[in-house]
Amino acid sequence: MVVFSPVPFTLDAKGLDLQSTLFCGQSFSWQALDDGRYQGVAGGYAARLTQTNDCIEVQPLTPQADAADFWRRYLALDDDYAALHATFKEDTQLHRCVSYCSGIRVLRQPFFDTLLSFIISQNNNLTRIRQITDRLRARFGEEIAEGIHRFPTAEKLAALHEEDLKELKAGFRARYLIDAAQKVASGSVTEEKLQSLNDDDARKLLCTIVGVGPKVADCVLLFSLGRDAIAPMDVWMKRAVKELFGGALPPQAKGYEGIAQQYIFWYAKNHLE
DNA sequence: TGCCAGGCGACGC
DNA sequence: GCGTCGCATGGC
Repeated sequence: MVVFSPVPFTLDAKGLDLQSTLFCGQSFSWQALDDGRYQGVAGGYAARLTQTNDCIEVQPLTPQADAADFWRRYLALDDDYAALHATFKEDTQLHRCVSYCSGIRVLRQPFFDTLLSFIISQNNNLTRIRQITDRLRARFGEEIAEGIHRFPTAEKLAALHEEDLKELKAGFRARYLIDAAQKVASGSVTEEKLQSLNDDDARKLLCTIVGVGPKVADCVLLFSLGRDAIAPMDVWMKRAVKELFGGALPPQAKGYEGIAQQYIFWYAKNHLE
């Protein structure tokens, strides 16, 4: 492993709540350090992030030429959330959800990280999803910085067998992870193909993976492929749409249902029984 | 100590 | 097409 001397830099991040954004159930790749910083991975890159007021200090832990561009995009800092919030807040209930935690941003996460994470998420809880993804990275992912492992590549995972994943304690999801890796490694499901397809066709292609249904597919579309109009419907969202919105998202969410979804999900999870 | 978890596949109808 | 059930595991 190459020892890397990081050059920290600062990003303008007005309105962002880093802690909430990293821990509201859309990513499982970050941990809080004792000193208040957050350490995590995205694809082949690792970093430590700190928030002070309207700025994020990024300390890269891996070499990266375009680090500022990468992390700005990852944190969705170029997206106009002020305008989005103004529209969302025209609906009373959506206003309530956004106001609960308005500093949340929908992260732009790497494709394969996201696919593996949300396969693991099914019929699971946030704490345990984190534990299993931690073990997956630690056991099978390359160490890219001191004590920090990225997610395994599709090729690496595709060469393994279900029994090899026993120690992850992922249960019935182990064979799903292998099948996803095999389909990605063989080229039958790739990020490039998905990017070229419309939402419906991309969802269908993702659902060819064993263990990927509509909900996991939609998480991949939203969290890694930038499909902001896709709102994954998990148990919390179904409950919220029914109890708060009378059965359907309001027109103010149109085109950005996925972004609205993240506020609604987090509000529902913390307020509805 | 059971109940349930950011679902999905298999099966029956 | 739609409702139901089992699934590995363990957090709460």
